[in-house]
Amino acid sequence: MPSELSKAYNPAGVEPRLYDWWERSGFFHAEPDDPGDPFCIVIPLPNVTGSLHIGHALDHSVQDALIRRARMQGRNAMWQPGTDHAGIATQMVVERQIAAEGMSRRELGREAFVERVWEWKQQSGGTILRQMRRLGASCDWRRAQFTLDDHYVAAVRKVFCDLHAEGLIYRGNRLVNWDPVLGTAMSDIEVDHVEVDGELAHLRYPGADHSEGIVVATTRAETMLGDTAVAVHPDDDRYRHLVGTVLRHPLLDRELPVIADDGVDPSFGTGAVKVTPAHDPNDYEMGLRHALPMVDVMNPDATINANGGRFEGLDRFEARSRVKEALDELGLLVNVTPHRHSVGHSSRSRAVVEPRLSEQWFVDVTPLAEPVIEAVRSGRTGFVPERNAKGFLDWMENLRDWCISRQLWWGHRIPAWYDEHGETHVLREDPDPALGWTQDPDVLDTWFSAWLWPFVTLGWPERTPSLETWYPTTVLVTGYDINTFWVSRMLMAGLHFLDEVPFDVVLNHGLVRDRFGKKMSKSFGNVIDPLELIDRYGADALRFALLRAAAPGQDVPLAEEWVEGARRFANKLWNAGRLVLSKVGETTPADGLPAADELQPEDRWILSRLEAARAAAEDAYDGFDLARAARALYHFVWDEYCDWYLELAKLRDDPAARRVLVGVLDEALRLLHPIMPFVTEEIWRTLTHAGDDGTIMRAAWPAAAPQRTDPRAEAELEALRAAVTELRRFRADHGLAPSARLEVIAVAAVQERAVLEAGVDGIRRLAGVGSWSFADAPPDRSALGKLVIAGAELYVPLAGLVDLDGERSRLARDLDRALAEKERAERKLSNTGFVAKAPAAVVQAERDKVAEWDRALRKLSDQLDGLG
RNA sequence: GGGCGCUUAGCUCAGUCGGUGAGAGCGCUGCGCUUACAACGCAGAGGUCGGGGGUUCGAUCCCCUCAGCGCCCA
Repeated sequence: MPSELSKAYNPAGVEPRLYDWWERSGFFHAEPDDPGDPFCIVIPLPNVTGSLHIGHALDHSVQDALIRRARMQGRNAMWQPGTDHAGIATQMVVERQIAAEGMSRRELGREAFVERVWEWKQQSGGTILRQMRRLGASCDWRRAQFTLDDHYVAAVRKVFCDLHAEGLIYRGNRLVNWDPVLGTAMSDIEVDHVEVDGELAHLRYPGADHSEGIVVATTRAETMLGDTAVAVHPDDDRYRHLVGTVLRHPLLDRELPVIADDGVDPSFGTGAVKVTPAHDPNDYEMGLRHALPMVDVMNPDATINANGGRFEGLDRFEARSRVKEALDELGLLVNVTPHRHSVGHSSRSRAVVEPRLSEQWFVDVTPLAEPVIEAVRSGRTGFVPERNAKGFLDWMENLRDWCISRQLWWGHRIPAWYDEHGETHVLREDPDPALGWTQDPDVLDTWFSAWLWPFVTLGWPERTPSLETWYPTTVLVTGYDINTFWVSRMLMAGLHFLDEVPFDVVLNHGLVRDRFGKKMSKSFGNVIDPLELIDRYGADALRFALLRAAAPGQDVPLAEEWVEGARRFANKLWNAGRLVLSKVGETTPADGLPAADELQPEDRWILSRLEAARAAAEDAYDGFDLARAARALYHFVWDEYCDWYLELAKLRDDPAARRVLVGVLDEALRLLHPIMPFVTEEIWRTLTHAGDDGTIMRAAWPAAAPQRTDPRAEAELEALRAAVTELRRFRADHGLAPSARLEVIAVAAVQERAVLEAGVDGIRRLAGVGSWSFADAPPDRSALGKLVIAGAELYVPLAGLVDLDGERSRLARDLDRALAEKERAERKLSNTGFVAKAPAAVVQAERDKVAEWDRALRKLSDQLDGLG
């Protein structure tokens, strides 16, 4: 520990040293039987492939602030870290590696491939966990977990088997979202809908009797190869007579019945729609309702299969053109119009997703969702901000079954085996290989393991002490964007398997945006790298810049200047620490505050302000509003403690002042520590002469001290500050040199006089006053400046300070100029041609000028009067 | 199309459970290296609190409406 603090705060020289020491000392670690009420946060598990981006920095800063405060409050606080095996993302990383070696995953074979992924994970996985340390994250690293750890695999298997046994997991041939590039199914929420300029093709399907038939509209003409009906709305008079008749497929040997269905929108296109049950979600439902055949026309790679006749083998987009050409040749392509619509894209490969029939495993989520809806409605789990609960509930009430199988190799293998009779066996333990059963080749959706995170990390299905202690966890911190992805599913799993919500509160923060409020994205090139910011400004500065704007639910704009501002704050705090240390000698916070009768008015004032800041911060922290806490403390430290109290304390050298200086700083550091852990620790350890194991991390959280609230001291200091500010303004207005000493004659009421008298030393120092006296009436002198504050008037003789004649002529010159400018503008405005014909903005500018010069005139003549 | 949110100083945002002169940071102007801090200090300029209407003694804050922007869902 350096005994003397350097002139400027140097985060790079402080942060790694403190972090290593904290971690080595076990300050981050918690045991179930540690004292205190349990407080637990599980981290929104980052991908094992991930690296720290600015969104993580925000998310982790919020969690760290909450966990650090809880720890200081004496709670048994545990922050659970770990990583997600991230099926697709991780598999893609390693596939790219292998491709670079000129090999493919299939050439390598499944077992060798998975082996490669594990090798990759050991070497380069979890970078983000190392990077989090740079930010100061006080995770309980000894508990770090990975979603493919042995016990996690066992838990996932148990969950799958249990849900299967309950009938909530089933296998079926259903329409799913298919990523043709990755060759796997995905869930609804992994599909991003993007508006694109497409086209609407109008196709004529002739009647089987060679009548003119019906025209339908489609954006995906190639899917007509899988059409098995044409549908119209039952009340649509245009088509009523055709319902029940049969059309002829224009390109294939197939008949298409005309059916009536409420689901058809009569106002879209021609009001008649082609029905492709195997390739469209709405058509699929319709197909079920009307028992239509489901003709799959696509291969897994989105080329047309044998059901597409002569189009077999063509890519879907190629097939789209060729189908239109073929129809055109037959005179059945009525027209093609531009059409803007929304198209589903894979959030992983960005490929256009195809709805496709395939054999997959599903979770029937409706029974799981009901308890979640109840828990959120009743407030067992609350959302911050509260309004986010509504959207969440709307979404929960309209769930579709969850497709959980993925055609990947990396992940939790589905624990289902098929025997020689085609029977399915779902098992927690692998069956005897001698039986010769084959295991389902697919793995589970990554979320199928992630949804168990809040309790498997604590040891479930064992009833471990950790689980008993920390479940339900206290607060889950995430961006609102993953409430549906992940929060909903954790609630389902927690309530289903433990009959208890996984967390009491969901705290949603916003997204980090750039200085213009735009989303950060690589394509915009406006992405900010948090590690770079930490290098340049320090972790405390980054955290403060983020948290200062992170009101619950609000997006966080971030620009480098904001971080720079936060660094300046860290430096300010640092230098306040230096000043205090230079003044207090051996006094430490342990000496306590002086007795009430030893306190000066400014002591009582700063303690009163401290209590106000503490209460504001406390309230804000309690409401998870770290932005409000950060701002309240910033204001207190800079605008009150540094600007006024430290300046006043410079005049003093009494024991009471020393004890107030260290006492207030100590408390402010503790209040700020959750937000700015490093700089507060460094100053605090020096200030308190902390030994090897003395850390602010375990220092007590400041308690309420209502007795410090002192309205009288606040009023007294307010008067003093007003006097100083007025005198400073007076100096600035008159261009007085800083070295010029003012003479002040004060005329004040009895009470105000006493207050000013008590503070006169401070006023003299802060306002550059040479001599100060009181009088019963305004002095009978010329060349007086007069300042008015509440309950008092201050008179400042100007003679000797400024050259009165020179000042008079300067003012007169300025006055003439102002008058001339004003008249010039007025002349312009009195010209009716100008007012009528000039652009409005120009006319307005002239009007503004008149007002502006008018103001200047008044001010100048006041000053002239003051000179006598 | 449905839902939610936003619109306050040049920029990014606070704020007001409705109440005398609406705040911060950055930026801007002027003056200062006053031994904690020029990563600073002091002073200053800058706002019809999106438009319109209503409730009220009083609205930036509540209600209605219009406009614009953003997000989620379909």
